Amino acid sequence: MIVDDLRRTPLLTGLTDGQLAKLAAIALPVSLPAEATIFLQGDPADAFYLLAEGSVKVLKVFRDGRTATIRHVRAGETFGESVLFNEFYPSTTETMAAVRLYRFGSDDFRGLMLAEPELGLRIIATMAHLLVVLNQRVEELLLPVPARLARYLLDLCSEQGSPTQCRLAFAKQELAARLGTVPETLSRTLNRFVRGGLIAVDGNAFEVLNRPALERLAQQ
Amino acid sequence: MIVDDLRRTPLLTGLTDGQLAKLAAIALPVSLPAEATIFLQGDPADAFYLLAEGSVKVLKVFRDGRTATIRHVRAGETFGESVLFNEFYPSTTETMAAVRLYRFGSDDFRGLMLAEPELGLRIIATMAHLLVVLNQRVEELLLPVPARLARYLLDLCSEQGSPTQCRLAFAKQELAARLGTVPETLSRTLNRFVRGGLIAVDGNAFEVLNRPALERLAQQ
DNA sequence: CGGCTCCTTGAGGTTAATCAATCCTGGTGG
DNA sequence: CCACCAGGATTGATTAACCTCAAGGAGCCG
Repeated sequence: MIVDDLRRTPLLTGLTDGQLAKLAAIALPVSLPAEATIFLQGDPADAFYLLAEGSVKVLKVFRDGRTATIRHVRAGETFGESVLFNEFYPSTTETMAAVRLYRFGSDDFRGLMLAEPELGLRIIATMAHLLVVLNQRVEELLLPVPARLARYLLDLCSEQGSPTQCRLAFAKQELAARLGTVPETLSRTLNRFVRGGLIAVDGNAFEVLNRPALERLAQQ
Repeated sequence: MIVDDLRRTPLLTGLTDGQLAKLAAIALPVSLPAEATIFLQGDPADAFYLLAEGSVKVLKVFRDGRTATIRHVRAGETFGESVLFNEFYPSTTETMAAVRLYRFGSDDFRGLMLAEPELGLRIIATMAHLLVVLNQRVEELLLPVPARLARYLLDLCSEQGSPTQCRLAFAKQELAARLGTVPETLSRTLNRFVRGGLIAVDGNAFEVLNRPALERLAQQ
């Protein structure tokens, strides 16, 4: 049921049944397998998406084939919002696992926003949050790799509700791409953290052993 | 006259006199000298700003005092929009010259948006554009310095309406900060461009001599 | 003519990417 | 059960990019 998926979306909580129904009316359900491309950077843009299930990554692909992940999108989040007023997608988006998502045509959505101003506020809230996230990404990229890694680990822990434990949901090479580095450097940096007694690593599970030191490192 | 300033803002063109009047009613005019801090990263946020005259820069300040410019804001643009739904400013903002600006309280503005959905669309358009800009910044920071510089120069030219000529409106060290590097590296890179016959430099004026090569470089 | 500030140049060091093996580990088929 | 394989992960050696520190210029304004 579309409305149920919408109701579960943090961004949309508190909307009335009527509002959700109107949204559902313009939502086009889509299912995709893992490793599929949803859109490419530069594609003409006429829709944004709400991820109902699965996970996708937003990334830049460079001339030489190198890629850098800008952000990971999890169930309940939206992506491609910027196209509400842009002609082209600013980055490529691919599925990481099989996904279910809803596609919202820009024109439909803009029309709905005029009728339901509350919806506009929700989108603005989402975009405001995204602006903060991108701001952080810019800041991060100006820091050395160890600082980026430290930040990521601390964020991951707090996101998973534990002060000291966290688990990576994907391969380390994905993390390297997300940090704007390469697997070799990530491996070495993790190693240094372990030898320094900052963390313990077991496969994709991490434990923070010296939080203050890690936080200091995260500052640069 | 406040309404006149608003009317001159690209973001707001096409709004009715009534809508502009309502906006003007919640706009607080502020004047500041050069080199003034408007807000600091982490400050509690309850307003965003429209720059009517002058120029300001949005930047990150690191622990050790190093700074990196995220973007320059010119007359007619807004900044701090993300606080419409955020508690804190994500970055510091300083004036580069004497400025006139308008401050919009978040609460006032949100109220107005519900009454005038059209306004919400305008803000969304602004934020969508900002998202694209930040996206570009992230992409840029993943490229080497020469590529960043090439991009900047090409953008500057097209922005100033000439295919080959442009002029920097501020000191080269500002440009270095904007490129996420240091003056020494900028100086050397410019030098290399000149020696390679890519551009000619005369003080703060630049001329593109070999556009194709510069464009190739901009790709990385 | 100082004394600014900005810009440039040089030398040296650090960070991180690249290239090339090697090592696991989980899955597969014999 | 075990040999084998493929992908990911690690390690080492090398190279390139860029920052830092330090020392000159060059222009500008009192």
